[in-house]
Amino acid sequence: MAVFDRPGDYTEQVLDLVAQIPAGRVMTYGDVAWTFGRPGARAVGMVMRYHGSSVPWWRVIRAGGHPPTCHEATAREHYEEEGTPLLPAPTDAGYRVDLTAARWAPE
DNA sequence: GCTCTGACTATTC
DNA sequence: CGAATAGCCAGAG
Repeated sequence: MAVFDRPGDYTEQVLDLVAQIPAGRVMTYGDVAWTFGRPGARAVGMVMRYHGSSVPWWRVIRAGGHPPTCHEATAREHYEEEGTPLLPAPTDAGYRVDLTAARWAPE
């Protein structure tokens, strides 16, 4: 129902779900993909890359709480701005998302 | 319709 | 804990 481009139904579903993620919450690519009954985590990432400009892509992270590759710095600004629970980690970004508290799922 | 690529995940070393 | 490998799905050329 989104007015986005429609290269496929899968993309539409991903964009729609990501757009529903409330501020301060995050979901893993696997969770988002699995919501559609498809473990296409990579496909979800592709959707972000293609239409990420139209959705809060920073609310979609990798498993383990790691932010998107090559975008951890940008995502971090959004997390602090929205109050997303973060955890210090010895990663390149120097931080990690607290999935234990920030993990969100659709009703 | 086939092949390459990619903002992923899980397993193994 | 970190790096490397294999498996996965969907989109673009």
